Amino acid sequence: MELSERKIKILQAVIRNYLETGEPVGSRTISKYTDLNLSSATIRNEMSDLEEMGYIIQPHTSAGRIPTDKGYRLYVDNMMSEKIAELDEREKALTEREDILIEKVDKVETLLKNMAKMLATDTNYAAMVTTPKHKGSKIKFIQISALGENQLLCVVVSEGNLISNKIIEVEGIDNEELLKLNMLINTNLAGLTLEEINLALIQKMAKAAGENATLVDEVINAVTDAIKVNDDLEIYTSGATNIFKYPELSDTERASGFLSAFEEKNSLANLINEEDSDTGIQVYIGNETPIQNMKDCSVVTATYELDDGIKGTIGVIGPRRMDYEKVVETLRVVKKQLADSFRKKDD
Amino acid sequence: MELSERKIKILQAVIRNYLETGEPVGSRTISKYTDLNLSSATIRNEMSDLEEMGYIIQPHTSAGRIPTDKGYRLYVDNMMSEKIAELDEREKALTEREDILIEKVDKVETLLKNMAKMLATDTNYAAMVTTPKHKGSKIKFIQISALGENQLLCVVVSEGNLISNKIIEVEGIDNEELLKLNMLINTNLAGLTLEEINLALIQKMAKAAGENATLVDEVINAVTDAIKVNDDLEIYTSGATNIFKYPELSDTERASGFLSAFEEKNSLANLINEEDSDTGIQVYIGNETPIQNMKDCSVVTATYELDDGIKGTIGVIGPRRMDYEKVVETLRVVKKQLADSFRKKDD
DNA sequence: GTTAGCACTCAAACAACTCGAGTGCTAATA
DNA sequence: TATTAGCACTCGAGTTGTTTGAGTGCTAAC
Repeated sequence: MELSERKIKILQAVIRNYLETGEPVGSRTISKYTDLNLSSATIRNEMSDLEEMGYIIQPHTSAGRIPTDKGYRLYVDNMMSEKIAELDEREKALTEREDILIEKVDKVETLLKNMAKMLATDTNYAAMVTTPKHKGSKIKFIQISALGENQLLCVVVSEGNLISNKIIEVEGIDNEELLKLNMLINTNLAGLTLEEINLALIQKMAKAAGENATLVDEVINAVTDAIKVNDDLEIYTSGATNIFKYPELSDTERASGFLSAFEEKNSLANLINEEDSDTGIQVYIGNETPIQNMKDCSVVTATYELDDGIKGTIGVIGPRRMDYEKVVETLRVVKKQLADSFRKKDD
Repeated sequence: MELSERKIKILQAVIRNYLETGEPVGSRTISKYTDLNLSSATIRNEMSDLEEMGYIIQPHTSAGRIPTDKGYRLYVDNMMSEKIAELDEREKALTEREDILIEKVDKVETLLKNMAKMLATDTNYAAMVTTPKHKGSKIKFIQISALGENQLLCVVVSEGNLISNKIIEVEGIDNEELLKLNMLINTNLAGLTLEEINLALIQKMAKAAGENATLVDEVINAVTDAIKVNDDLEIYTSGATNIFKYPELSDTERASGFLSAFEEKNSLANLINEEDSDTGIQVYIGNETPIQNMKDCSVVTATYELDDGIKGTIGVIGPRRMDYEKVVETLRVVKKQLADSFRKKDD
């Protein structure tokens, strides 16, 4: 069977209506809702066809129709973007709010947390934001300083100005040694990635350090440890309880499952998908989602990218009948802003 | 009316039984449950009395009794600690597990997160852990280093070895100046609390810095900013979804309310109570809890204290019919362990 | 091809009924 | 006087039956 122009319009109407109400949509509603000027009977025939083609389904015999995953997919892929004007305005408003957000915050962690929160309040769905992941990020600068008698503070700054630190215990060290150590460490390690610190290099440095060889060893360990922390993927979430705004997700079992998955950050990591579409935005509908407990949800993720291949993910998770247009647009904006804001910090 | 020995035993039996089952407890059950060797009829009379006194209540006419807040309160205050032997063992097991936990982790944040998670899995309730709050914590050491052309990295270590850092933009500075600056900053600020950095001191330092006065200003700002971050109270939570294990909290409305409150860390801050009982453990039962949305829950909090008056809070939130004994004991252990683990880090 | 009309279906809401756990009271008992 | 057996009574929970109305599919007319 062919998907006629008219069928498309009807499908669109069914979906739009269902997105709003969450109730199965009947033929009479469509007959009034659209400008097709068709009677409910005609609509019924068309809907019957659409059901046969797998785009909509009846929850039970005497009910209206609701979209299937296939229906949503068609909608998302082909029928969405129309209200451009409205979105432009939205984008402006969002951008402004975020600018404020970013100005006020100088800790990456706080920035991302706020971003997640804003995303959640803005969309009324659950939101997640991951830290930008530095794949093989380079060491920029290392500073070792004495901290009391037997402790050294080791600060590592890596590309993107991510700072990490570690305290190591040592047996007394005087200032001159410290200076040498700093020099040695910096000249040898700056510019390298974690992977490039190999045994040969470590031995070379130990040799150069002479009697302080063991110390160098410890410091190198501290440095790699410290940098590893930055490689840790953190996921910030917000708005989990928004799901209670959608009755179809609010029953105890579903809610419990969803919230468990959402609390367990590990499972959220499954949503991170590097092979992106050209727009960098991915939409998973219902059963397409990689997380078992979210089969009744839809997930939209976007990858934000800093200059140098450093990537992070932002995502919104809501009911199948999520306002895809709004979510996609919001993510597009946030994605851009996030990238910009990091670039700003790097200057 | 007098609370006879027998009434106490019956009340205790009612509570114990209710804690386990969550179902109203009938007279016949008690008659078998206890070693009082009384018929259900007698128990009925006693229970009727207990109800009149306000310790238990009937949800409806033909149901068994459940404890009131007053009943729980009596139980918690006077009738609890009995199974000491068992707990000793528990303590050992817990302690071991935590030791492992602590060894493997060197980032405070991760430690606390893990702690919360453990607390939650262990008790099957929701758990929270706050960062230790450094009231007027002293600056221990400041290190300023050049980071590229126009940036300075400013690392502040404060008491308890909490490290914070900030990057500041400057107009070129050479090494010698930097050395002087470090000296100046350290001699003047080390040992002070945030409050002690006043205008007079700043002016004095600016004067000493001569042409670098504005720079000193900026650095001081960075230092205070950096230290403020540590003063921020972070609250880590875990196990929110455990509430779905208790049917009386699982209906949509209650769950939604609870989870919202739990997600909103601000509201959890209300649970932090500095005026502690002698044990440092606080029990809030039902309506006693300071958080509106948790009226159907009970909350047990404990304050852990590091050597120097630095305090944090850990807490467990569950249904009214929570296993108070177990929770109090667990908190007692974790409290101790947490304090120890920080002390270890400080050496 | 479209539409009006009508019989049919089925979930949701409501009412009626049953069942049983548990009570309170009374009268008998130790 | 305290305890207990016995019994009538209460009421929530679960079950069944009924009603209602939204919505369908089909047919015949336009």
